[in-house]
Amino acid sequence: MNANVSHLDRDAEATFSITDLANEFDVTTRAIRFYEDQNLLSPKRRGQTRIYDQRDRTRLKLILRGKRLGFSLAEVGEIINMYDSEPGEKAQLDFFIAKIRERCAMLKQQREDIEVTLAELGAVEKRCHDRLKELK
Amino acid sequence: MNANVSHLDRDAEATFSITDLANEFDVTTRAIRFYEDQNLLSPKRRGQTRIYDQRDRTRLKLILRGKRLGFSLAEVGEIINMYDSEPGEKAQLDFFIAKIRERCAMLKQQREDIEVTLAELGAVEKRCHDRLKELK
DNA sequence: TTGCCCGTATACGTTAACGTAAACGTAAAG
DNA sequence: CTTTACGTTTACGTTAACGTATACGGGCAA
Repeated sequence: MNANVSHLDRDAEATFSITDLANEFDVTTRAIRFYEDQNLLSPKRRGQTRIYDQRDRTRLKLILRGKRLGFSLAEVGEIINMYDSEPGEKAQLDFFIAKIRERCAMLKQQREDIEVTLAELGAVEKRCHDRLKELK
Repeated sequence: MNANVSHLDRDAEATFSITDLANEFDVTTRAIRFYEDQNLLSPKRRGQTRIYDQRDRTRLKLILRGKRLGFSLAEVGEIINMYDSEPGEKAQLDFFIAKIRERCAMLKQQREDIEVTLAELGAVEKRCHDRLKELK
């Protein structure tokens, strides 16, 4: 259990060790530290030791999702930094929106690729089943 | 135009040079040759020169689609080899079907990741627009 | 014939994303 | 008190997917 959890904001300030996160998300501690090197994470420290909170945990989850989508860590950084940055000026906002649309276009292309591939693999699987029936 | 195209199977036997394909799919010839090194392509040869046909062209298209989905070339190889291989024995077929299901599961996970990310990016874009209206 | 463009092969260089090893501190357990 | 477990930093190693450089050959337009 966690000492720094009041009855008011229970679990809101839950913290995690590096191995906690490594186990939960099935990655190595080396990888997590590497993401920090790349400025994708910036946990608090108690002395030398890294202390991760909910926000860090969420960012890690986003990083891994980005990786599953085939994005580089640099791209992942771009994306998740969109989530919590608040650009002030108009020009910046416009640029930002353009960036977002670009990403969305890529994702939609990917989604289409997935549909096609799923259909094709489905067809191949069917052929396999047909073949199996022939054999029996 | 192509010399070796009869009126019966027009374009069915169309061939392409390496730069043809490079231009069409916007990749370098180096990349295409590299895919051949990895046994993902195996064009005919006229002397030294590589001659690509429709099947090669299709395979290249599949390779690039796989890459867009974030698969490694090794994984891409596994996938596209499913399309034209005809496994004979039952054990092989079972293994094959298992492989296919595994791939499909990954793709469905990816599709879900995409939906979530699209939704989140959509929300961020909306926030940007709201912010823009405030500024005006 | 000379340059240029396309093709070839060989080979070394590069970047990303970690893996792995070494060397050390600390704290609980036997 | 020493082993075990977990944490740290530093640093070199590794794999994938090409990029880039070099050197060569063939065809063809000026």
